[in-house]
Amino acid sequence: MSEQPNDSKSVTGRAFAVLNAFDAGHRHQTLASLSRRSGLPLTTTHRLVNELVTQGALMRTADGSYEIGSKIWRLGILASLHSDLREIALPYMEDIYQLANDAVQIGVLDGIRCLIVERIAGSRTLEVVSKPGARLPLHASGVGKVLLANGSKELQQAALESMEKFTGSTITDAEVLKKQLVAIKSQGFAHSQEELAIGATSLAVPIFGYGNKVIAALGIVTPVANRDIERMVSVLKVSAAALSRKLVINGMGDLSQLV
Amino acid sequence: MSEQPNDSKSVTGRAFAVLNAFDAGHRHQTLASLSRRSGLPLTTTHRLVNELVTQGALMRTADGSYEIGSKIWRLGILASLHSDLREIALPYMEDIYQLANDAVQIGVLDGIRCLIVERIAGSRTLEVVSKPGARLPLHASGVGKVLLANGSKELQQAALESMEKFTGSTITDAEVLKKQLVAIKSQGFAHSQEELAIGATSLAVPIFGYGNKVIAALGIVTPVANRDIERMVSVLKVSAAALSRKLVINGMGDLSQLV
DNA sequence: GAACAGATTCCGCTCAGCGGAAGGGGTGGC
DNA sequence: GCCACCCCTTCCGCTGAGCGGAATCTGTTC
Repeated sequence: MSEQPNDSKSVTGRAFAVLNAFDAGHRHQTLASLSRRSGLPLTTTHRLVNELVTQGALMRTADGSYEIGSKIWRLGILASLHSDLREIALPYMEDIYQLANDAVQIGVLDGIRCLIVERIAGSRTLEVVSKPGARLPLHASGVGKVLLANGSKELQQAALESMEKFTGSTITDAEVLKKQLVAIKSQGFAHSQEELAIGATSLAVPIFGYGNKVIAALGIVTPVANRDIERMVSVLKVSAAALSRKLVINGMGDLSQLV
Repeated sequence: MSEQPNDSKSVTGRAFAVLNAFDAGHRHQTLASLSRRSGLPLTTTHRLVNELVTQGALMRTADGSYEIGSKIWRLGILASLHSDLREIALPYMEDIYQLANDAVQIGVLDGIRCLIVERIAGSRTLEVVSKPGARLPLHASGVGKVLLANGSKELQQAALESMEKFTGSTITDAEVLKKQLVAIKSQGFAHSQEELAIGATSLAVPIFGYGNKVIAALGIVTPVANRDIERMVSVLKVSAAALSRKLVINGMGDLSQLV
């Protein structure tokens, strides 16, 4: 889904083609790189970039390359994903962190990925790949599995067809995963052991919205060595129940259009 | 500074005029409202908004109004303010939160305001005004005072000329504030007692970058009733020292161009 | 010092963007 | 019921903002 090269004829389309050239792996880029990645002629890119800089959407760094400007950041935090979901979830995530001292994350479904909306971590937590904005694979992460297990038949179909292998433990056999998904749905939590990154275990539980529909997943990432999975699952479940209630009360029981 | 109505003739200028019509107090807007606030003709706004929606920059909600879309959010978290400063500061803020259980915030100078870059809060902390993206007045907040006390003569000049009154305790006498600023600079921390909001005390300390220049302020917001200010200041100072070092090591010793 | 890659300036062509006008749809007033 | 009001949407002919190839400049590499 999506990810077409954006052949839009409109100026805004081109401007966003330039902005879209930025991602987590390409936060700083030269003019030429932006031109290449956006597919726009160099001159056109040059003009657009200059305009975006005057608008504050881009910034030119000391070394002459460009990065996303603070204007975009300031606009971005007005998005519901951040301003509503994050603001409501953060206190609950904080409570979990107090007990676990492990990275805590919350994610929603985005295509066939799990979009990490927020994550908190202290100085003693594992170095985790999944910063906010990251899009984790559904089959290899705790939060992803929760969303997948509670997702539609079509979603499962699509996800099971593209199971990339990340570590030796990553599940790539569709049948094995299907069995797991059934268990996850009935037990109410998912467990992923070094399936995305070596040394990291992740646990996750569903967040419910209107009509008990699963709208998000709440999880922690802990060292593999971790002692009591049982206890952590309980903590997650309690927090998830409270958060689910709070979201519904605040009219956020349907996040599906947010992404 | 800034905040001119953006009379730009360019399409990108107009597009951003529309986006700029959004702020913390106007997160959901109708087409007509966007037209009014951006100063663009209704028809033009209509066309631009449609284009922005197809780009994912805006979203249309169920009730027909518009809000910032997740595309902008995803781009925004790539900005250095978030991705670099926040990512580095968060673990230290988390540590402080563990000890204090009060809202913890970090801010940088933005014009004659203190831009809150990140804030964490649990379910038991005070309801605080200052979410990320908020721009607090320099004279009435802990973090603001720290930045002001360590700021240039011109900054102090400008800030002292516009001291809005928020509560009965807000300092509006320039001479009184000047004395405080001197004390703040020598003692290394600022204290604001119900000067911005009733019931809230805020404490803040400076974060140092290259050449011991103050580049940010780290603070907590705690109930006025709070017992040991002394201890909290110590905790803040220790964390601030560690964070300062870490920022310099990571090449973030100069944040001045980030905003 | 030649070759290359990136950044910038210039400029004439043209089509995307413009916005007034007109019309549709919903709500409240009396 | 009818009018008044406000918001949204569609239509369409004019025009200048945007376009991008070519040329130039700058810095780096071999």
